[in-house]
Amino acid sequence: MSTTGLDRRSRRRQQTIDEILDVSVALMETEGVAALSLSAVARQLGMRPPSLYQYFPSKLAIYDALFQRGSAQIRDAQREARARAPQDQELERGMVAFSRWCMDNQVLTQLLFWRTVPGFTPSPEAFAPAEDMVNDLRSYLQQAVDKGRLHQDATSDEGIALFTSLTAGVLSQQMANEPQATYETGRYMKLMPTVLDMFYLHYRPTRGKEK
Amino acid sequence: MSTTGLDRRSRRRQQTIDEILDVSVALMETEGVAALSLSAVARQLGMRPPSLYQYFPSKLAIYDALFQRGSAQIRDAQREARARAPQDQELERGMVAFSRWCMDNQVLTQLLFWRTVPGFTPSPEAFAPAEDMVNDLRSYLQQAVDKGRLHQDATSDEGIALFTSLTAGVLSQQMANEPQATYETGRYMKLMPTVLDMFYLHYRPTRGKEK
DNA sequence: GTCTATAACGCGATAGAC
DNA sequence: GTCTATCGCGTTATAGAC
Repeated sequence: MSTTGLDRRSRRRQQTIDEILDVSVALMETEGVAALSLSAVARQLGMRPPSLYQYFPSKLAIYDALFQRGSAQIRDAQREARARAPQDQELERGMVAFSRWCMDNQVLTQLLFWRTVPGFTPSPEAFAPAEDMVNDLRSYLQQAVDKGRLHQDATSDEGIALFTSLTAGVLSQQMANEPQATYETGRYMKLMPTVLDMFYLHYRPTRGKEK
Repeated sequence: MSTTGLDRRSRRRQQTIDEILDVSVALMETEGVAALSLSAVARQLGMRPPSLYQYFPSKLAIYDALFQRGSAQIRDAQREARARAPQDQELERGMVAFSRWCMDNQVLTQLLFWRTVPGFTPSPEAFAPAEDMVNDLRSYLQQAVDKGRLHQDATSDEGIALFTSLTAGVLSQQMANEPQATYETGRYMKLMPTVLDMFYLHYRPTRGKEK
């Protein structure tokens, strides 16, 4: 039993796991997030439903794996966009990357931000990347504070809640009312830069006292 | 067969319909919106599942009736709050009434604003009150414009989209992250007045050009 | 050990006959 | 209003193939 044999086997196993997740997302796109059917997944893969249990202990475990995958992806999409961003545009570029990813991955977005699947709550491991996202946001807001572009209050819990509410609002309106649109064509998505401006205006550095 | 007999029968029928809807909401509260089970509804009412089909042709028809009920209720809640509001506070009071209703009726709110039930789309009749809501909003924004409290652009499609995005954002963050809270205690709900201020600031009448 | 299959249980939505 | 029946679901048990 060579080590390459073990590698090959576990590589093949990982490949199957990825296929299950991909097929699940595809089915949820057409049937609805809460309507995922393991039988349908198995059919697509040429398996019988019980075989799926070799890879996931339950249907909720598939949702959890998708949550983890999604939260890591959207965190990284923002990180990469910010890393490439010109000076002082990290917040905006991160927001654009966030929006674009959400529109391109609406099934995962529903899972991440709406939590409407009966009985499903993300495990701590699956949730960790989502916490990274908030911490990233806070540190970039702090940078803007340090440069005198935002009031200190912007990094408070209220500031974070306001920032995420503004983006979540545009996003949820877009997804509920025009789900077939893209980031570029969405009627609501056009408001993303607007609400960022509003945030900067609300937490402007020191033209009088805040609040 | 007297007419009062007919009345009594149809009144009894309407009563059963209302009971079915009430029980459905209660079950969705504990099990999840998409997990509504007709068998469970029937059990609660001391019926057999097929009997429900005397009142609703399908499970989706129950969702549709709930959508209609909900959209009419939330429209009326706002109308009553605005009718009681002091001069120039109609917008704010309507927004508060909206928020409070949503937190008190989260199941219906999910149905109305997230549309995550597989296969369900509201019928035109069920959707009509939701359209009233937007028209109401536009007319109160127009009043504020007429009084010089808002820029004319606030009543544009973009203005309406911005207003609804701001409120939907606070709401969706609250429901996703702290669903057990009330309007009074919610960490995000506290931002409702804030985002209204931001809207007024963004569409301030004429301190320089808009946008 | 690893993967897959078949059989079976209990539950659900729904159609039709009574 | 009911009972019966069909179908699909998630899941478990179990047994055979690689």
